[in-house]
Parts: sequence; structure tokens; C-alpha cells
Amino acid sequence: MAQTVAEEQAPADDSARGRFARIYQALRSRICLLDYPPGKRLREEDLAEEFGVSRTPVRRVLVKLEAEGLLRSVHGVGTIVTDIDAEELAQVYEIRVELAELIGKLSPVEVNEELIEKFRDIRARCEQLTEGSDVRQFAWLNMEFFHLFTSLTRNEPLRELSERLYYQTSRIWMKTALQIRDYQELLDNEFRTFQREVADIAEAVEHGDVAAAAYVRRVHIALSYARIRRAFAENS
Amino acid sequence: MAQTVAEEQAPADDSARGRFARIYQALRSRICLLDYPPGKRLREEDLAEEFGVSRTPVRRVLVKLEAEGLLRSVHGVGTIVTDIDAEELAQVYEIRVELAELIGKLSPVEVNEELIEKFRDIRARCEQLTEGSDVRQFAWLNMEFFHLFTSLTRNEPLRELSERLYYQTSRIWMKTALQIRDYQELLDNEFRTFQREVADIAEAVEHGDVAAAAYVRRVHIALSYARIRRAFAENS
DNA sequence: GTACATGATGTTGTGCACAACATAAGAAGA
DNA sequence: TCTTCTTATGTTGTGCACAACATCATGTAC
Repeated sequence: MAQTVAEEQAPADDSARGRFARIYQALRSRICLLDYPPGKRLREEDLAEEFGVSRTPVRRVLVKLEAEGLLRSVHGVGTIVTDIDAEELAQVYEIRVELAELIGKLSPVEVNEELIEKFRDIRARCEQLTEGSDVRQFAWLNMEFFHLFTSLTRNEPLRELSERLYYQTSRIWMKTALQIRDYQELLDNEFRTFQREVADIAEAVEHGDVAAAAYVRRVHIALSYARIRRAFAENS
Repeated sequence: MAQTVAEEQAPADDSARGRFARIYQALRSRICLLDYPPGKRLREEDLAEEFGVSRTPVRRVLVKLEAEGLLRSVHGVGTIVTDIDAEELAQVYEIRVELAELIGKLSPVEVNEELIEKFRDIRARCEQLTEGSDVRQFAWLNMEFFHLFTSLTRNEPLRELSERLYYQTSRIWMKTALQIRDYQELLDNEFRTFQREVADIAEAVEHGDVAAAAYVRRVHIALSYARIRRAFAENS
């Protein structure tokens, strides 16, 4: 199964905390990568069986995911992956844009060779994205790059907030893209744009200019949202 | 007990969601108002007994509060109210300052008479804060005013983020204030400053200038943090 | 045929007993 | 006296049976 790619980084720790983290990351990845698309109904017992535990620890994870706005449990009905309507999506993007810029302004890290190397590495892997590539691979790289970008600030709470908003919106972005006619054309275009973004930011980091990198990111987030919004309005 | 003041707004709903909300708000208020100071160890069974339920629904609430950074459960030890060290506090304030300004910029509400009246009302109640007033009353008004201020934006996710950061830091601010020698002098000064802040913001709202109100708020948050930081450094 | 009542089915929520774990006190040995 | 192992105690974590709830199908009265 493809989702093992997303879950292989899970900690091997077998304590209570380790199990919790493993299940949590697995479910969050599946939601983010659309293995569990918005509206999907999950059954606690199925998950419990899959992870080899009872419903109790699974419920713990579900409560946390619900607190983060990715799930919603309804008594007697089920646990449903949340969807986001157009207005709320716009609101979250408004904030994401601002937070992206703040990552370059609040407690930016001092750039060292190791960090530069990480950006070079992911840039190289992004270059391999060709037209017609797997959407899933794109989503995965996007997520990986996001985490690398947030590591540009030492402000841990800011990283947390950004991460939370990212997991709320990136999946909706992807879901919307897949609904569009000729979505492959749109996606190919997004692939190229993403490659330019990664390249620009990587170079800014190499010059030690974290603020510039953040501003590039800000602009790309805003433009990416504007593009898909327009495409959706034109031919949904 | 004084905390009933904070909990009387709880919904009377007796369904599962209603119980959950009631327990959640009660515990969050207690943490925010220092009834449960940082480091305090809670026992699930005590809480269960107090609210007339078993440990199970209580644990649900605790998991959510843990996800929000207010609690931390440790297997075999207990559930502990989190503390925040100086560095993280500074980081959260950095963000709060920026978010306060954003509340005036992203999807501001159009001011109507009802909203103005609410600001007039809380302003009048703040004027009654005299020197030597109850710290608890101050904390409560502060919280109430915070919620009113966040209602200046229609951006719901932004409100949520602001709320989360507020509950994380305001209690630490208060705890720090109480540790300072001659804290009554500091607090009296803060009372007056807070009254000015409320008055300034209320007037900005009356003029329909939400952006100005938000900027005043931004400045006050930053200055408030700077003052207590200096006071703590000088005579802790 | 339609509206409504009633039961069957499936899901999450709750209560409770016990396991896993951490901590501190105490005993045994050097 | 100090160290170390053991044990007692208290806490959160887990598993399981059942209650509460929502939904859909079925049947019945009109």
C-alpha cells in the first residue's frame, strides 16, 4: 500500500506514547494525502483492529484529530473526515499567507551548511517531478518541503500553528484540483510552479536571506490559492 | 466558590456534547484563572466524581486540553498543568502581537450599534476596577474583553488561533505578576493601563475604525509583556 | 398511496475492572 | 552509613461490555 511510504517514519517506540504517536501520524497522513477524503466515514473498531489495539487508544487519537479540526465524531453516526467550505478555506489561506511571512521575521534560524544541504536535496528531488507525475508524490513532496520551510524559524509555537493550518488546507486544495476538468493540465502547471518556488527559496536560503525565502513562500501560497480558485470558478 | 462565576455560562444541555463542553470550559477557566496553577497535578478520578461522571468522559476533555498545550498527561504520574519557560513565552507573545493586528485587517466586521454597546458596557465595568481590586476580577474582565475584541473579525480560524494563544499566555503573565515583590503596585498600574486600552479601543470601534482598534491592541500587548518582563528582571 | 409508528441495525459514548508504569519508602547487604 | 534491591502505593493507559443515539427498513392505519 502506498500509505506505508507516509508512515514508515513512525517511531518504533512501543510505549503508550509511541503507539499514540504512530497511530496519530498515520491517520493524519492518510487524511492529508486524501486516502481518507473529506466526508469519509471511519469506524473506530476497524482502526482498532488494524493497529492491533482496542477502541480506547484509537479514540484518544480521534479526539486529538477532532481538536485539530480534521475529524468530527457524531454520536450514533460515525467519525467523519471534515470538509471545508469555500469561505473558511479563504479565511485559512488569509492567515497562512501572513504566517508564512512571519516565519522569516520571528526568530529566524541562522543558516548553516547542513540546512542548505537539505534544501539542495529536496530541490533535486522536486526537479524529478515530470509532467504526468503521480499526484500523490506531489502531495508528499509538498508536505516534506513544508516541514523544511517551517524549520527556518526557531519559534516553535509558530511552527505548530503553521503546521495545523497546512494540514487543514492542503488536502482541500488537492481535492479541489482533482474535481476540475482537465486537471492534469492544471497539475502539470502546478508542478512547474512548485519547482520554481522550491528553487527560489533554496537559493534565498543559500544566500542566508531567510526573510526573502519567507516572502517568496508568502507570494506562492497566495498565488497558488488564487489560481485554483479561478480554475474552479471557470470549469468545475 | 469564585469559579462558579466563570462557569455559570456553561450550557445546560445534558447530551454527550453538552457535558463535554461544560467540563471543558470549566477546566479551561480554572487553568486560565490560576485555580489550577502551572505544575498543579490533577486526578482524573477526583474530576470524574466532581462532575458526576466516570473517568472516560473526563479523559476526553483532558486529551483535548493536552492537544491545546494546557495539560500534560504522564503515564503512572498524573495530569499536570503545563508551565511555559521564558523563551517560549516570548515566542508566543511575538505571535500574539502579530495576530492582534491581523484581527483588524483580515475580514473585519462592519461595526453596528449592538457591537458598540457591548464595548461601552465592558468599558463601564472596567472603570469600576479600583486600586487594590481583586486580581481574579481583573483576570476575568481581561478574558471577557479578549473575547469581545476577537469578535471584531469574521475570520473564525483566526479567532481560534488567537484564543488558543491567549489561554496559553495570560495565565503565565498573571502567575509571573504574582511572583513579583510589591506586586500590588504593579497590578494597580496594570489596572489603569488596561482601562486606557479598553477606552481607546472602545472609542476606535465607535468610530468604526476596526484596524485602529486592532493596532492599539497590538501595542498594548507588546507593552504589557515588556513591562512585566522588566519588572521580573528587576525584582523577582 | 401516504403518512406515521415501530423495530432492526450500526455507530459512538460511558462505566468499570485491570494492566502498565512511576515513585518513594523500606529492608538488606556491604 | 551508604548503596541497591524490593515492595507498596498511587496514577494513567487499555480492553471490554453495555447504554445512548441516529438511521433506515418494514409494516400498519387511514
